[in-house]
Amino acid sequence: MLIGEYRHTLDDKNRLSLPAKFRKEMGKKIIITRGLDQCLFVYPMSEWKKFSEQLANLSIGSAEGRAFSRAILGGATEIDVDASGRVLVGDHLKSYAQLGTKVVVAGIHNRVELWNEDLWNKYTSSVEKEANVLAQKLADIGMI
Amino acid sequence: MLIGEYRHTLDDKNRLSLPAKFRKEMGKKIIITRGLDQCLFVYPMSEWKKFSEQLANLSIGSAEGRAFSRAILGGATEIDVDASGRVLVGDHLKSYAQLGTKVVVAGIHNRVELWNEDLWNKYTSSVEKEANVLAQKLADIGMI
DNA sequence: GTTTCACAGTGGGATAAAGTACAATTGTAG
DNA sequence: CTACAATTGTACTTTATCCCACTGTGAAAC
Repeated sequence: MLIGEYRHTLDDKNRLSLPAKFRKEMGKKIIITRGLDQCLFVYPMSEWKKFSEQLANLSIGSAEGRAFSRAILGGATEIDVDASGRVLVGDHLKSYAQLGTKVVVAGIHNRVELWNEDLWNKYTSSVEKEANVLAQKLADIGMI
Repeated sequence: MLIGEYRHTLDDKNRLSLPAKFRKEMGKKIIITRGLDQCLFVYPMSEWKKFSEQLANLSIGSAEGRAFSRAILGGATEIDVDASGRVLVGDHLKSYAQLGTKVVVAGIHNRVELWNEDLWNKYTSSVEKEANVLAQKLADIGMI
């Protein structure tokens, strides 16, 4: 289970070091792709394989299916984690998530998310304001 | 699996170098044809055989199916990848996809797509706006 | 409380390969 | 036979990948 929030720097060669706590679980090969809410999703290969089989089965005939696979597969890149635990973020992904020098690296269950620091702050603070609403929803589904 | 997004130049002799990451999987003989949504599809021979058989089945019944497979099959060209990993794009295909000097090369599981850069940007940004649809699809395959 | 050791995180430099432009050779047409 | 066009091959430049070294922080032991 990937949990925790870190602030790491994206250097001028677009390298980002994964938090040490994540490295064992992520392994040596990872997939970075476009995520929701202008962040990037980082998956270990083991998780990615589950999804890619389903993506391969999407029909080329439907416009929706094409759009979906273009967004997910076109945006995805397979990356080798280097000897000091860093990953390379491609230019199109970097600009999609508006990543600057400081990047928020957050562990979410089976994936890691990469965020522009400001966007992360805005997102989390807006979620905090809605905490009571969220609590009610969680209660509704029996989680708390 | 072919994934990722690259920007390469189409030189004045209509040659385009395939991204190095795609070359092994594409092999030495490929098929370039008209694709859907004003892009070009590039298939390795093995995948083309499967795809063209599906098209052949379509064309038996309906007029629409025949029109569709004519558009795809009619534009198809078999191309040898040259010694330095380049492919030749015919004039009719180039004008169909409105390719200029800068071409977006995207890997979509079993095929590669070639896009006019502006059209690609418009297409992907319009997909991003449908975030709720995207989220539902991601949830369906268990990514989130 | 202080000192030392170790590892996480960051930066820079060297080497190799990828991408693009240039050049040469072959084929075809006038 | 000559000239032009097309296609293949070669070379150079730029970009990316890998490797090593440094710094700062945290922990542990004395």
